[in-house]
Amino acid sequence: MRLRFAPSPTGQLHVGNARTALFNWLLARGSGGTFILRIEDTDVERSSRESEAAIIRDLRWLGLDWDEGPDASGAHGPYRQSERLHLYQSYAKELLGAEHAYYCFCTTAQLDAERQDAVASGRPARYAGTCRRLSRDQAAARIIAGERPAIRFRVPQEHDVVFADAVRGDVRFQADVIGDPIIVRADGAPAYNFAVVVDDALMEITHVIRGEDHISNTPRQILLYEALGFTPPTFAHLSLVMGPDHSPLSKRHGATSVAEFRSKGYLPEALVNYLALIGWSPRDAGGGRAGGDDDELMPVDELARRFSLDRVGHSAGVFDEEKLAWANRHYLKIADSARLAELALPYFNVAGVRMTPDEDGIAFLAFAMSMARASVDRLNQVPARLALLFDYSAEATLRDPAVREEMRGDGARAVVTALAEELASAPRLDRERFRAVANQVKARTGQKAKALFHPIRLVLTGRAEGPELDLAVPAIDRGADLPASAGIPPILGCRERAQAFAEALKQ
RNA sequence: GUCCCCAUCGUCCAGAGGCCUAGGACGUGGCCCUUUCAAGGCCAAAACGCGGGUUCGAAUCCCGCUGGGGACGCCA
Repeated sequence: MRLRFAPSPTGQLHVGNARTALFNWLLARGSGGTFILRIEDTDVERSSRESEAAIIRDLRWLGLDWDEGPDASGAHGPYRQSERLHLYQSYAKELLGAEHAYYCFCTTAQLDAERQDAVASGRPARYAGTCRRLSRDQAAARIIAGERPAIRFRVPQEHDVVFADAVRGDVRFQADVIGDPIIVRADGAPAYNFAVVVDDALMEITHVIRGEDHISNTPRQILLYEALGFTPPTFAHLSLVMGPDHSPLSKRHGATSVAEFRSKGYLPEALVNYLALIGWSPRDAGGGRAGGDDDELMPVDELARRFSLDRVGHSAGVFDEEKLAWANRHYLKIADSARLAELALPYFNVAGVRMTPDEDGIAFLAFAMSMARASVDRLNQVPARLALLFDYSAEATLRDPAVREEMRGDGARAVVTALAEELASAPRLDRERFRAVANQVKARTGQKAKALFHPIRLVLTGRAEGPELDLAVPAIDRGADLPASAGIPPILGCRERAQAFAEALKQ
């Protein structure tokens, strides 16, 4: 099997396109086939190298690698349409010679008027065929006279076109609603319908998985394959991804590009897993009547192993960021800590916590990550969850009316005092030592459960809520001992925090 | 307007004539756990668009309607 993803480099990689790329990749990888990246940049106006680079970066980020492509070489290159112009030219000439194509001199204004007319009178809005009957001589004369014609494909009117879509089954079009498409523009550039056919044929693509918006292009393309003497590939049209209001997913629904989801702090494996679930489900999803085994979350290699086109659904899917977040939480929990620490770095800087950690610094962050990874949806929430490390002020905490109220109680005050005293002579805390200290405070004050731990939380973290103290306390004290060279902002230790809090409380 | 595609809980899916009192997941609500917020565990509410057929029997097949989406570019 040879499959391809063929984006036009005219902007960011949209999640809908990413899903199309993913389905192609999944089928290629799951079948031991070949995955090809081809850049469709025949529209010089809109295409840019920046977009191409961005798309390549995003595909790589998602982990969708290709065997042949503009940067990878391969036996069927080049893989950029702008570098294949000579091929289109030669096939266009062939079509012209065989009378399968003809020159069209119609102007855009003329075409627009005809189209409006057709719609107004209830006829199909397709090319009227004005230049179809022009003789070679007539055409040649007009070209010599300086006119710049486009080239149109002569759609045979005899037969209907039927193709077996791998996800939908037979799709039938009446030939007489298919207008003659432009295959080469007046400026000599090939048009989409022509370039894809030439490329897919020459690159020996066996399966074309693409969006449903291409379904009505398919009959013209099949006719072009036939006129060129090529065998059409198997087509599979995917339904589109919609926004919550069932309109096409767009910026007004929020994030739509892969780059945006990355910068919000989603993990690539989460996006990939979630995207695979829109319009596809693993064979025993839901466990049928047996119920139970939740097997929607799976690593990408398993996705590839289990993917098949006959499990792809027919109806459009709504992009649900809540479910994406759920997948992300899952992958956050099982991801490697050091990797997470590295990935979280940019978010700290955005949050105003400047840091340039060295190896020790990363190791520390990885350790601290344990108190964020299980309680956060996205990486961009990590700094807030870890703010208690870098941002501590007993005075600020005590300015909170609710805290003042809590500290009016004798029990809470006793806990604060006892904690400060216990800590005054204690070494840095790890989990066990913290528990021992907590027990001491409990013994000395008689406070327990919430009445014991909540004041401790206030004192040590400066906050009424946050990660488990078992996790937060060791992280704070480990951070307090970090040398400046670690590149982590200074962290006030538990001992110092308790001292400061007790002092501040006396005021 | 013409052509094409689609139609099960709010959302994503399972369901390929009797296994359906329609199953799972996300989300939502409740309860439990608990050292706070989360997380986690358990429970619950929640759907076959409508109308005709076919059949002993239809979510499943056929037709129509309605609804949604797509295409009709010298964009891809």
